[in-house]
Amino acid sequence: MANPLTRKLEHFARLSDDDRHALDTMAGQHVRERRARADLIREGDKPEHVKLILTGWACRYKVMEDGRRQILSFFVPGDLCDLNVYILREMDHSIGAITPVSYAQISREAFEEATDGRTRMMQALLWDALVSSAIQREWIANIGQRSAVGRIAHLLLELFYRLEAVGLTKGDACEMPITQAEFADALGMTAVHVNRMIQELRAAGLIELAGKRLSILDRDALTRTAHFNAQYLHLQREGRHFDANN
Amino acid sequence: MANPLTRKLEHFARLSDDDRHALDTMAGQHVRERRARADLIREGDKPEHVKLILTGWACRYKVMEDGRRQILSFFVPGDLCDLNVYILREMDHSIGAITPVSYAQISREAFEEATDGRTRMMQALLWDALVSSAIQREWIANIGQRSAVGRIAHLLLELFYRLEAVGLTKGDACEMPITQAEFADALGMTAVHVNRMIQELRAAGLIELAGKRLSILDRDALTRTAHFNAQYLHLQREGRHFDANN
DNA sequence: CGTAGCTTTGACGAGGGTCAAAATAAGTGG
DNA sequence: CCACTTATTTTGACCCTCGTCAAAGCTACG
Repeated sequence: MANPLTRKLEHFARLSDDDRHALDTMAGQHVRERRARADLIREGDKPEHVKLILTGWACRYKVMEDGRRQILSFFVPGDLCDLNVYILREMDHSIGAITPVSYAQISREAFEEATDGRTRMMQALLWDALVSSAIQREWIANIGQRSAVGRIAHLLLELFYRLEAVGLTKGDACEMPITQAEFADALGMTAVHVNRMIQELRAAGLIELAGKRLSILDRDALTRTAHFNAQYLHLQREGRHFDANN
Repeated sequence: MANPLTRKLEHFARLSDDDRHALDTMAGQHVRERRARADLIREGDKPEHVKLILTGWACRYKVMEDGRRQILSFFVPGDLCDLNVYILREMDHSIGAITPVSYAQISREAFEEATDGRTRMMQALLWDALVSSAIQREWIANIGQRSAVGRIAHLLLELFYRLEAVGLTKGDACEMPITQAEFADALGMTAVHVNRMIQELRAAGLIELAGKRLSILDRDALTRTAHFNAQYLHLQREGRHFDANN
């Protein structure tokens, strides 16, 4: 199967074989493994590489002074941490593995070499970066405005669509290795309340969630309770003028 | 006075006269005005330009299905909306003026012309984009984890530091044209509660806030109640190798 | 100086937090 | 594959922070 980044970028532009090859090379070099709960990089470290998640799930997070933790985003296969991170002097947050993870470390040189002269691929990467930013904004709206059930429903749908974009769903089901405590840290609520709200979603027949697996039983109803609008994921191909003609 | 974007970018790299000139050209073309409460661009519109705020305050926001509004970020002079927005097919949020605003509209061509061959300036712009992203993440942590007073204190400090970076503070005071209802929309709380919390900050002698003006009376105490750590703004110059030697 | 917009107050209610313990599930070493 | 340990999920009782509704003062500005 194609590497998940390539697969995702094809939602924006039809890539050439040369583009695909460059992406595969990028994804195949300096592959590291990390086991569940280990950090890929810590707040304060100097970021030397862009990281590309190949398999497994990870998250960005920040630990507050009082020990509480905020998860800032989830990474699934095909996700890059910020392009050009290495411009910054130090990380202002950490990235940790949720499940066992394998990822590629892309140095500045490797990145520049891969994108040099490949305008379409670079544009696809910029599109991906803009989408990541849009996701962050949606999280602000999610935490700021939605009710507890709505927040959970919204996050589940987001993750489902993102997994679908890289081919990691089967019908209405997908992996969902996130614990309720992690949902709580991501959504700004307590694990206890997350639990109650998930039970509500189950009781209403909207989802099945157990054993690190999610099934969406009633997508319309779930979409309605989440007030979910997939537009912010910008997943429809954006225009033919970005297609490769190879 | 230098244009505010140039002034901000100097926190990252010492720019050459040529860089500064290119930035001034960019900031001087296609300048538009908008009065308070008018939109610069709306959700659903095709983004054709990067916008650079020259004077006045604006914000990104999103209106939810139930009519509630989430403000996603504030723009002060020197702030750019996302680099490369024109890659996206349509806006997933709106940008609205808070005060009367003047801003430059930078087309793709103008942007590419300005950055072409100016590596250092491009890096400074990428740094700015990474910082914007860091600010968004901090908002997630702010809304998700902090108490109501903490949230307000944190936002006030962030805005103060950002204004300081573009030379818009005088000692411990600065403009603060944001209404309590807008604070509420930005922080995921109600205007009534914002009001009560501001009164608490005033009563504790930490701030003075009235007539669209903020004075920080006790910065240490405010920093403590906000659990504020300016690291995420990445304002210290990041390294000499980025300096121009002109 | 009149009207719209913003801030402030008060009373009351509810969504979600806290604390603590039980019930399950998932690992781990022997 | 079992026995034991460690995570994770669930439940229950209680209460606090923040939201709601509504009205009254202020401010600003045409």
